[in-house]
Amino acid sequence: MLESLYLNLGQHDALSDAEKALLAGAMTFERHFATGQDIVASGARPTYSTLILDGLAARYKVLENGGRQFTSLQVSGDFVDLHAFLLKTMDHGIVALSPCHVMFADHSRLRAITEQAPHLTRLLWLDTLVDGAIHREWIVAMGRRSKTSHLAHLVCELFVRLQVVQRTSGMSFHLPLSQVELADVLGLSVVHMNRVIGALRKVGVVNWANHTVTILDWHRLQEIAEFDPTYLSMMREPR
Amino acid sequence: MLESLYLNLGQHDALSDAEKALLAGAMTFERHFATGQDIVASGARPTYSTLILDGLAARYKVLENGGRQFTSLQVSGDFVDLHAFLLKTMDHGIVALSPCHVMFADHSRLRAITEQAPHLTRLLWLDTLVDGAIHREWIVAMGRRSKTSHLAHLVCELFVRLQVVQRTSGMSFHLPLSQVELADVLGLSVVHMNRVIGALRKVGVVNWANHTVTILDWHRLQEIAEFDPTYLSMMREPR
DNA sequence: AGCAGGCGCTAACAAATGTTAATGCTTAGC
DNA sequence: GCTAAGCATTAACATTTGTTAGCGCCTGCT
Repeated sequence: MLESLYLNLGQHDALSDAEKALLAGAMTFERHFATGQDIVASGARPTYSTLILDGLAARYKVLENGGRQFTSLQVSGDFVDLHAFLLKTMDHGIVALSPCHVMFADHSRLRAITEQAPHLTRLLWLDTLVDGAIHREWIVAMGRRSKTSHLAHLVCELFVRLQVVQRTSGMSFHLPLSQVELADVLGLSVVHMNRVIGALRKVGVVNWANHTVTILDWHRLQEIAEFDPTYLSMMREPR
Repeated sequence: MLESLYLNLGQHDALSDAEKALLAGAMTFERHFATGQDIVASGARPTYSTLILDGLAARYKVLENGGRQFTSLQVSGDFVDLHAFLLKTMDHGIVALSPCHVMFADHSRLRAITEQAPHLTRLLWLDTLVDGAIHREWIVAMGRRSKTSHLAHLVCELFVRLQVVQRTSGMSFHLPLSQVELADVLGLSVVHMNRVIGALRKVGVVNWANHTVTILDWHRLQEIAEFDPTYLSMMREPR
């Protein structure tokens, strides 16, 4: 049941059976969330962290003028709020962008891991560091890439991340995001978002229909995006 | 000598003398960097993490078209690359934006801390989590705030962070950033950066001259920025 | 003293992006 | 079967942001 988590953490360094058992032991109950439901509310002080077994979720903030900005996308195998284990107070909300099957890891048991399992602790820490690396890449994309390049970069990133947890099929993956939601990822108006998707389609590197993205020319897509997966730390090495 | 680090880490939770000693014990030699010098190069695999004792530095990435984007600003008391302890490979560079006095913490000794000092480990982890929280706030600012609001938010954030490590004087602080550099923070052209600074000045909430920012109306500045310091986790509580 | 370069600033114009509105398609609910 | 709502798409127009160029003020260098 925790396969996607093991794949996610295990991509960076070997994960022993004992460590897998510790992770499993930290889990409490599971739950389903419907599309659009809040998984964690902004301002909350959860006593557990939420792992996505299957589904797509996003962190977001809403401004006074009603504008919404997603700050990350979380896929199967991701903890959506592992940071809340130490940050304590959620400064943003987390919403399900597809039906989500999740499981909750108790903070007291995560704390026990930090007391007794240093290597596993480092791997969990690393998981949040990769989060940060992704944030930085998004900042670069928002600040200095063309919008087409930004979108291309997002497609590259999602494809690679989904591949790690075996949620791709060939060069395709399911991306259940409306253009409104996508606009809240890139920080654009819906109208312009539509233009940008059109532009990427026109180049012919992706096929994008029915919430399914198919990469037709990975090499050129990567080129447009200037995508370098280093920041995802997918090298398996001692940590 | 490590006062700023103690102030930084200690703002989130009590830091014992034993923990301070462990931190001090992790330090090796110190060094000075001149303005504009690279402190860490992109692609490097450092065996130590760099602490800023005094000065201002920034993480950045450069794109093929020459565009540069800063992804964070690091002040006194910040580790600029604590994440490299586990990420191993730097996916970005770090540059000194002012003369920087730094000290290096050996990764092997940081690792020893994770093996023997769980609470201190959590505080170091937390430090990188706050980094991530700041990244998220930047993403929101870049995507959904007006440029004036973005700049106002940056001023609020820097003021609060500098206050923690006692680098403010009254409502003023030193900000040795040229408009070119500031533009690379907000993701703007220099010309537009100049317009935005002008706009903020015109509102009369800040005085900005000679690399010194003075906040004239904190309340209104905070309003323009919609600044809510929750994300900085400045509450001292058990972690 | 004289010069080159970095910096802050402005103007004029070009390009990117947002806003408002409208169309047709699909789907959920009645 | 009908209707309302959400979604993708486009057009026309407004606003924001970028580009290129130039000016004046410094500072460091010779």
